[in-house]
Amino acid sequence: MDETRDQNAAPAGRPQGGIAARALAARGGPVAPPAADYLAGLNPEQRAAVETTEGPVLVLAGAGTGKTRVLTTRIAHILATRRAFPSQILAVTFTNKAAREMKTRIGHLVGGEVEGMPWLGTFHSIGVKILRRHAELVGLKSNFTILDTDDQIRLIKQLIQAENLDDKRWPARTFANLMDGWKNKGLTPDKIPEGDARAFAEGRGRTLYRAYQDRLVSLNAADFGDLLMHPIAIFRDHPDVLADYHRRFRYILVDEYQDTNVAQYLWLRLLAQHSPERAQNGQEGVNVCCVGDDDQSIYGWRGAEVDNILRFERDFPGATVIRLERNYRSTAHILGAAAGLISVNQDRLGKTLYTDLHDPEHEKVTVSAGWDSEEEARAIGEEIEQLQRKGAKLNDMAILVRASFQMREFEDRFVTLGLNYRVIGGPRFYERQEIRDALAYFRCVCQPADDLAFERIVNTPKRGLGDAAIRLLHDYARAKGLPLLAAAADLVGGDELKARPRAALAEVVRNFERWSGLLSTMRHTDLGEMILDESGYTEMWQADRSAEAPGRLENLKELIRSMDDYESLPGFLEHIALVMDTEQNAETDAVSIMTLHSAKGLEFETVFLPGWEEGLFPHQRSLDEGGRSGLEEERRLAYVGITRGKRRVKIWFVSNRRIHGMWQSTIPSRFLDELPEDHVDVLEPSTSYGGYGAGGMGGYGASRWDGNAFSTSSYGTPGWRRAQAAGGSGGYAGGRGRAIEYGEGGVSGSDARSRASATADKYIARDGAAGGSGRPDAAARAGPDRAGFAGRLSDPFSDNRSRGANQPPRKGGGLYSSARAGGPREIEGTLVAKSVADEPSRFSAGDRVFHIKFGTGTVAVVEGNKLTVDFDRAGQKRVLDGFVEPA
DNA sequence: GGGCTCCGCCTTTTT
DNA sequence: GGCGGAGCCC
Repeated sequence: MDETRDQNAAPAGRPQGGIAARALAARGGPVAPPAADYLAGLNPEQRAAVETTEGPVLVLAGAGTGKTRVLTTRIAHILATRRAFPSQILAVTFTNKAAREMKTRIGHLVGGEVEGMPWLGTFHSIGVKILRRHAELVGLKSNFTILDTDDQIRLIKQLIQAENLDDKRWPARTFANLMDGWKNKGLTPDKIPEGDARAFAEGRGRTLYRAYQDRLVSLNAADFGDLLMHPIAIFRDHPDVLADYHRRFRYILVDEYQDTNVAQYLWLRLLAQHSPERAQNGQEGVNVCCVGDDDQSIYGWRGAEVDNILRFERDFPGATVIRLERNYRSTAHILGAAAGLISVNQDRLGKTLYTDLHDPEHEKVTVSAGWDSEEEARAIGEEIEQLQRKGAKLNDMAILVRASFQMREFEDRFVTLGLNYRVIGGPRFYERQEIRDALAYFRCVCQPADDLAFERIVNTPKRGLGDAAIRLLHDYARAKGLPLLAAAADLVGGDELKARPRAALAEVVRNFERWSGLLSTMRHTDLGEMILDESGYTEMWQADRSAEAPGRLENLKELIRSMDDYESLPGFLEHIALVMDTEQNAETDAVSIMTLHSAKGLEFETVFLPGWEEGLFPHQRSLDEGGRSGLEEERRLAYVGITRGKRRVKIWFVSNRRIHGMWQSTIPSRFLDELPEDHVDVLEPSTSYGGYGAGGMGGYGASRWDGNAFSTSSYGTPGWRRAQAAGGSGGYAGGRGRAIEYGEGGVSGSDARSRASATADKYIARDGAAGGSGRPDAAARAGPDRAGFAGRLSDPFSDNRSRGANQPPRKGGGLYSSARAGGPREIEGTLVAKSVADEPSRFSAGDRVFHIKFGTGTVAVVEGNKLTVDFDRAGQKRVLDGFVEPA
């Protein structure tokens, strides 16, 4: 790399224009005019990133360093200095949200004329655009449909059945994921690794993939992966087409470059790389600018390759690398906490964020403990209300969770409190059943050959077209080589079908013919409404007396309303195939609830980060499947979470969480240990103190969280010490953590049902025993913080009474603590024994055992037929004794 | 052909 | 604990 152009060094200090101006001057182009308004307020690095328009540029932009600002200003700059027309700029983002935001921000900068930026969009939307122009080159027509996941699964299922494979043993969903992985890597059926091909469906993975692609062509359809795969194939096989795009795109910008997968990378490289032909013509390579942050790479599971960012300089020799490290968003404490955490990762380019926001008044990042997820939600709800009373806006607060199931608890709580909230990225509008059904009708009208859509609604609402009739239709269509709707039109003229289904099908055919005929004359919103009414679909939901029906009708109305924003029915369908989200109105003041993934790129004054527990965050599956890199990705996710906060970051963890409807005792996340103490406060619980599951802390070597090292002041608060003490006195060997299942007698899901009655008994008994928890002495020996628990019992607002079956174990009186620690609550101990110990185990503590997945280990605890085993390599796990054998 | 019940799997993240 | 799918019965 050219040293003088490295990072902070060069362009910044030069007279304005820098490399860009020089490059232009060299070409005889106009030199950029003196600093325009839009450049004001940029720091030197940002300005360099904006003004270095020529040649490849990599901007390593840390969290909150003004990345979007740089990108948008850069585009504005290119436009303002007339280096290119809007249509000559390709700007790619990852999400629709980012694309939208960029559009509006450029609009503000250049004065509202971004309508002319036709090539600003997501990888997928731009992929569609390209594919529509050259569809015939890959065997499609330009009006091809884009399959949603639903269609895709149904189609794969048909193929699996056609191969006479057991679709239970080889689930369509699994294959869809597999194929998605291949497409993310840019692999066509003949390119997939032999091992992959063999692993699925008795070695027929490749055959299936091929059959699937063939089927898509015959359906004139493309799936999401194809929106990248097809353009790549077109560029590769048709140099003339590629050359055309090379001429067109003078500037390429890519946002979130760290999240690009191999396919996107290939796509981009084809478009952006300096080609010999261009060099001969004396043209420069395309001016490509990629912006990203390796520390925020959180989509590895989806095929993203951080490697892309790491090898940028190799791919684009002579690249300028600019680091944005000055953070404008967060306080020094927040940055410090985030920096400490992320520094544990080994695979990183390394950036050091700094800020001018130093103020002794600033709060440290807080860590709070709760007893269970319900308490977590309640306490966070209270904190939010407190902040609100002090004048804070709900819009400035967000709760960022690891997994979407965590959202529910907050929603429930906020509904009770009457606290406004909005869920972002939750169950999406266009993925709802009624919306998909309606869209299937519209698709059939616009595209009579859309068999997947037709299948979806042919008997919805019920028309008496059952399996028999549909199978006949399928066979007929296949025999004649016709789409289903056309086949149906044929079939109703004959007598193959019985009278009733024939009449029903005939009506369907007539309807679609009529609707299609109206497509060009009728207003599309009216037509949409008419289709839903005439098909009986609206009526179906009106007749439905279930609780959701009114909501569904409301959604359908909303769908029709939203069509108004589009020119035509096909135009609308195109939009929704790609943009599966609906804009959220920020009008009302509301707390945002979303996953950490969807929070990337956002910022809030106050950020709550609940659920920092091993197994949830870092997520067990990432650890199991991703190993160290999986863990590092989780850590980056934590980093993303912390760096969303501007003033306040509040982390929570609890001792008991319900996962799959079963209560599990949890241990604090290792990430908590990695937060630098100087920037963290461990809080006294604001409500009743939520201790730990007996003995459930640490587990990852010496940890502040298991009483070995809490000597510093921030971790020396009374609450903290108490937590330590409680953890240490749990009476459990080693104080190591593990996941213990509560609820259904602590059994695995499969036989939970058979225990329903035992569970009920147990809880009835436990309610009785709960009174005993109030006895200070008894409770004192049983588990953490009984004072808090006693306090709660006497709290008239406590909802203890209403606990039904499968509630979490109560504090200090948990099933686990009494059984484990041999606490004083005999009643519960007995009940536990009854519900858990159906069969005595063959093993006892100290035995060496072997498990097929976890390897060898030592039995730590035996509870009936369930063992807690310290595996030599896999750590501590709970297993049923049937799954291990003596080692 | 429709509706009911039971079973199994699931819940990481998304264009 | 909740949902979808399959199978059974009417």
